[in-house]
Amino acid sequence: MVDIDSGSGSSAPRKRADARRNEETLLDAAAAAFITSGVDVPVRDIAAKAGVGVGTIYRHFPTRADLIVAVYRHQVEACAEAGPTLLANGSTPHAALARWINLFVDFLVTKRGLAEALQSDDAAFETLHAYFLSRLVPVCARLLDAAATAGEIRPDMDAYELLRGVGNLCIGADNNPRYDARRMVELVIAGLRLH
Amino acid sequence: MVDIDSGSGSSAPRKRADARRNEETLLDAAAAAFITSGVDVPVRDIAAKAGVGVGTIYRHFPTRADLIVAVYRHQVEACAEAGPTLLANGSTPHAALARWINLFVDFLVTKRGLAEALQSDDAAFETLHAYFLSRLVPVCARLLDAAATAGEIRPDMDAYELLRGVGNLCIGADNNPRYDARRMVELVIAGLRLH
DNA sequence: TGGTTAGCGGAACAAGGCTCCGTTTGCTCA
DNA sequence: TGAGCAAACGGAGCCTTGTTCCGCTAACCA
Repeated sequence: MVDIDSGSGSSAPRKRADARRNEETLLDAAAAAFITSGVDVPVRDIAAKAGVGVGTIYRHFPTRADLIVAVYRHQVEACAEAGPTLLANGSTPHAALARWINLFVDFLVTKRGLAEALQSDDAAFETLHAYFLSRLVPVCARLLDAAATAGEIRPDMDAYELLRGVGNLCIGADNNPRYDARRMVELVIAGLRLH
Repeated sequence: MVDIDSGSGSSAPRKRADARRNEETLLDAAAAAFITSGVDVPVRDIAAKAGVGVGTIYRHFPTRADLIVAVYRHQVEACAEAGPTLLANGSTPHAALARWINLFVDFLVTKRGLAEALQSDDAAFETLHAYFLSRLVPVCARLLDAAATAGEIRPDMDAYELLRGVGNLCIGADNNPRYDARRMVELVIAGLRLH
């Protein structure tokens, strides 16, 4: 909410009022559309729901990835910030890692189509990749490092690879009663463990 | 190869010679196109490569899944048949399971886009799902069962879920040097183990 | 060899992404 | 305050890709 561009600083010359209003409206419409139809809902649908033309969407969010990032930014930030907290408060580093991964999984499986988009190699999702990785890989790396240092897990696990694998496991996790991504992810976490 | 419809029996009234020829040509063209452009290469491209009209493709293979199944049938059969063999010849059931899963992974990661298609919930891939599952789930179940009976792995793993998870892990495994599906799958197999 | 019809090709339609440009409207400054 | 200007808007329209449909061609059979 709030403060899309109040020009906290620098050169950006503060957008026109209607532009700011539209951006807000679009975010709301997109968030709603993502819930009902998944993150690859047709652009036209979002535009219609927001009561704007498609051109307006492309002006504010050049790629679908930009729109997705804008919609989910807060939740991703929250997830990223939870990492250090869990590490500080939790019992063992391995438990903190497990809990953090669960947060990530819960986030992904409740967003229709997001896990798919995250793994897509379509150039349009470049930004999405970049944002998620830049925000989450360092957090995951720190958790892995702590657990490895404590001797709880094998020391050779790469954070990028783990996140990517976990993301993959979340694909199709909604709408399929016979497949539980959480259970598979638990298996991976268990497999990390030294014994 | 060969013997697309030599009418080994029953009612089907033996297709015309040109139809059989075209089916053969299409399979070759599709196999080649899948390699160079992945399994979601445009239908027009396959038609052009085969020198036929798009209508001809749809007549022989109503959905893309039918074409994919036809192209990879032999390899899937081989994988399915390897299961019992590994179980009979291998050292322990867990080792046989691990080796069989590796076969499956090797198959998937060398087919651009196949793992994605396999998890897609698009109705057009229904047949693909059905075929892979009907062929591989029983094999996997038998391997799991043997390993569980031997007390090597937890007894509550579902074959469908495991295959689905492994399939998911293979998504995007080509073309990404930082992600190794085999390593992630090994983690899962390790996680299955009792200790 | 001629009639029947399976099978063929590709035009045409639908759906969705993305661009481009004529029009509208918020903002600034005299 | 209102005239001028550029930012922003809307949506027609183009492109790609999937899918259908139908007039034509040529295998097959008697």
